[in-house]
Amino acid sequence: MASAKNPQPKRDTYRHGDLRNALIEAALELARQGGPEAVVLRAATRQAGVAPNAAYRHFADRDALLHAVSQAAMAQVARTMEAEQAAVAPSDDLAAAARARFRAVGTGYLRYAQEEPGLFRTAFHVPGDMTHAADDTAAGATGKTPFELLGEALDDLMNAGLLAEDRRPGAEFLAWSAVHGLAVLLIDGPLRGLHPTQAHDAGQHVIDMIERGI
Amino acid sequence: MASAKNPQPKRDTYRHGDLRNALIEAALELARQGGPEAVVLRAATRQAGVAPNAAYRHFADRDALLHAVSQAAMAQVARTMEAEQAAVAPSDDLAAAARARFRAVGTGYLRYAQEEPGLFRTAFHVPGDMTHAADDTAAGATGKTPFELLGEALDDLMNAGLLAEDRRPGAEFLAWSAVHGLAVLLIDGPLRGLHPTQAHDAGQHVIDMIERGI
DNA sequence: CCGCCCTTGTGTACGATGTCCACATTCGGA
DNA sequence: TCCGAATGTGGACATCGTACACAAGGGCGG
Repeated sequence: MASAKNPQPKRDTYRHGDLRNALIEAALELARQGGPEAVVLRAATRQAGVAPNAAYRHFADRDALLHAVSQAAMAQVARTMEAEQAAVAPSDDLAAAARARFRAVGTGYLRYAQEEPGLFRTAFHVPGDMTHAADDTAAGATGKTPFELLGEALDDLMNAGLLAEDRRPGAEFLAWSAVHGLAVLLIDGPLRGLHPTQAHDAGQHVIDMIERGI
Repeated sequence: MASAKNPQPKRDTYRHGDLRNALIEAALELARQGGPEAVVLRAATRQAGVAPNAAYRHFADRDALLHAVSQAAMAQVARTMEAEQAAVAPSDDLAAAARARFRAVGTGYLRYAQEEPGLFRTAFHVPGDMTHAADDTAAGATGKTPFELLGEALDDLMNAGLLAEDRRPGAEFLAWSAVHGLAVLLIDGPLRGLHPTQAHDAGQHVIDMIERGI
């Protein structure tokens, strides 16, 4: 098998066949270890065993590649959230279930931030624009973006009577603010290097605050 | 006077006299428009009317310069917070005063984020490490860092009976998470470009949530 | 007052990066 | 079969961070 750290040995065919994906894959790995600034065009082409300029047949420029990586990372965030939700023990209590699903959204988000800090930072790094968080390619397995997952969880919360209707509008921004802020603190803020257990506790505290204050 | 956009005309003296500060000043301006990635060594030296390598007599490398800029920006955050606190109408009601001062911390923080997004992003961009938020050079006029200002506001809140003692520990991270998260949303998240008035409202909503949920 | 030396700036150079342009190779359809 | 469009290659350029050797000049001991 082709090593993951050496430049792809070589290619017998002139055409690569799947260069675009290969570049995204390579860039994804660069981002995993090193964040967005580590996504370097020439490094990605090197890894794909291709000349630097070949990249321009598939991406307008470095930013276009970075954006593709960002979307892929965002989709991973969504999948982590979905996985966290899928792991909640089923319950007959509708309200309790809605609440658990809501908390899972935040917990999954924070889990991803800690497990893949480089990719997490890449997901939310869009120079100049980042509305794309709600974009097509940013969706997870269920086809929903992180934002949509959060919105649904809030809707459920409201329908379960755990969130007053007049508090629902804009609630995603309150919740997102708090959780994302903690993620930043944990990744490269003063809370960096916290023991995973403590980090998890901190996350639950923040989610507690949200539930109380939303 | 020397123009602010042209490279410093020239220098008659061989020595610059205050190069270190001149570089920080120039870099600060670069960061103001363009954020941390816009802080480019050669550009700063150009502006100071000096050869690129001269910078290395005052900074170990680009990161050292960036760090200095970051600290300066952090100090500006502190000053903005202090200004916001100074602007609260004096009151006999101790509790109300403590509450107003607490809110001013968040409001000032958010105000700076919106007024100087480039510098704000630079302040909280420390590649690899950012504990420095609590550092010496990051202090404002009163000699306190943003973190210290927040901590004091929380102490006051507790002393005024507005925050249960058992909730005090770690409360700065809850508040900081929420406010910083919103700042990010406002700067380059989905809330970017929000009308200043609406942005202010959003800020007040987040602070409301914090007060309720903390 | 003079000469020395440490500090501060200069010049040149190197490797790396993003990107442009002209050219080569190949695939797929007319 | 042949030809154009798609895909890769090669070479070149500007810019950046930074290393190394050298120059200028200010301050201190004599």
